[in-house]
Amino acid sequence: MQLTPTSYIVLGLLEWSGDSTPYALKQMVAGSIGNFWTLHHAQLYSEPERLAKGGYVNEERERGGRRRRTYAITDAGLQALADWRGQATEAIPELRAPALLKLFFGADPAQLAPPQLEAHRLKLAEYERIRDTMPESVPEGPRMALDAGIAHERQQISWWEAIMVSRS
Amino acid sequence: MQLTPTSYIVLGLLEWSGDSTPYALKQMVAGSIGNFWTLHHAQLYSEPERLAKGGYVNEERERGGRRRRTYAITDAGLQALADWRGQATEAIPELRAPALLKLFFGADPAQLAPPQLEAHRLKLAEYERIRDTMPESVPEGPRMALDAGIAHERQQISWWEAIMVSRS
DNA sequence: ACCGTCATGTAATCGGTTACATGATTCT
DNA sequence: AGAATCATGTAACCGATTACATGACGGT
Repeated sequence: MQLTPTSYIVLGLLEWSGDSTPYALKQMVAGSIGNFWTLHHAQLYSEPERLAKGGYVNEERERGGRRRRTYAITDAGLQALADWRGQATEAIPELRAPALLKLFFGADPAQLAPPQLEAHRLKLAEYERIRDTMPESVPEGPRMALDAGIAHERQQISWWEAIMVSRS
Repeated sequence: MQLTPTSYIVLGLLEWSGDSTPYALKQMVAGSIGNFWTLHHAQLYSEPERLAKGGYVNEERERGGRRRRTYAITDAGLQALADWRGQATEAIPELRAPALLKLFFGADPAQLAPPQLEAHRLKLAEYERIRDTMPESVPEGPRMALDAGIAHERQQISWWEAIMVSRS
C-alpha cells in the first residue's frame, strides 16, 4: 500500500493530537496545513479507513447513536511517519497557478493583476494574523511552514505589482 | 460538461499550433507549460477525446497504419477559450510543497534544505536557459509565465538559504 | 538483423471532488 | 417548537496516475 501526502497529513495529525475523529482532524487541518494544502472533509473519512486497512492506525467505533469513529496511530504508523520525515526530498512544488495559466495563453495582465493582488494580500494578512496570535507552545515546524507561506505571498504580491506598473 | 485546467491547456495549445496529434501536444507541453504544470502523456490522449465529445475540438483519424489522431479546435472551442481567458480569477496557487509538509511535521530543516536548494537552483538554471534562448517570436504570455517562474525560484532559493544559516 | 529509443495508444486503478443525507445543538 | 448551523457520514463520478503494449525508426 502506497502512502500519499494525504496519508502523512493524517498520520502527522494523529501523532500530534493523540486519538481523533475525522471531524477533529478536519478542524485541525482548517487552521494549519489547510492553508497551503487543501483537503476535502470526505478525505478525512476515507483516508483513515485506508490507513486502518494497512495497519497504520486503529479504528474504534461507538456502539450507539452516531457511531462516531476515533482513530489512533499505531506503532507501524509512527514508524512510517518517522521514515518519511527523515527522508529528504528533491521534489519541488509546481507553480500550478490558474492565473499564470491564463497569462500563458494570452490573458490581459492588467485585468488579471488586481484580483490576484487582492487575494494574495488577503492571504498574507491571514498568515500574519495567525503568526501574531500563535501560542508559544506551537512547535517549530508549523512556524517555519507559516513563514514560508508569508515569504511566498510577499513575493507573489511584488511580482503582480511589477506586472501592473510595467503595463500602465 | 465541465472544462478543467487540462482542457484549457489542450485548447490553448491547439489554438496556438493549429491541428496537432497528442504526441505533438506532449512535445509542446514539455518545453513550456510542463515546467509549471505537470501533465501525463495519457491525459493528452484522453482529454482531446473528451473535448471532442463536447464539440470543442474535431478529431480526425488516419485510415491505415498507426491510426494516428489529429485534433483541431472548433469555433465552440475558441469561444470557450476566449471566455476563460477573459475572466479574471481570484484563485491563488497553493504552496503544496512536499518539503514544507515534512517541515511542518517536524522534519529537520538542515537535512531538508540542501536537496531543496539544489533542485531549485537546477530549475532556475533551466528557466534562465530557456529565457536566454527564446526566439523573438515567442508571445508575451509565455514570457511572463517564465518570468514568474524565475522570480518564484529565486524566492524559494533565498528562503531555504535563510533557513540554513539560521540553523547553523 | 538487431537493439535502443522515440512514438503512439489503451486499460485498470485509485484518489480526489462533488453531491447527497441526516443527526445533534444552539439560538430565537 | 422551529430554524439555522454544526457535526458526521456515505456514495457516485471523474480525472489523474500507473502500467502495459507495440509500432516505427535510426544507428551499429
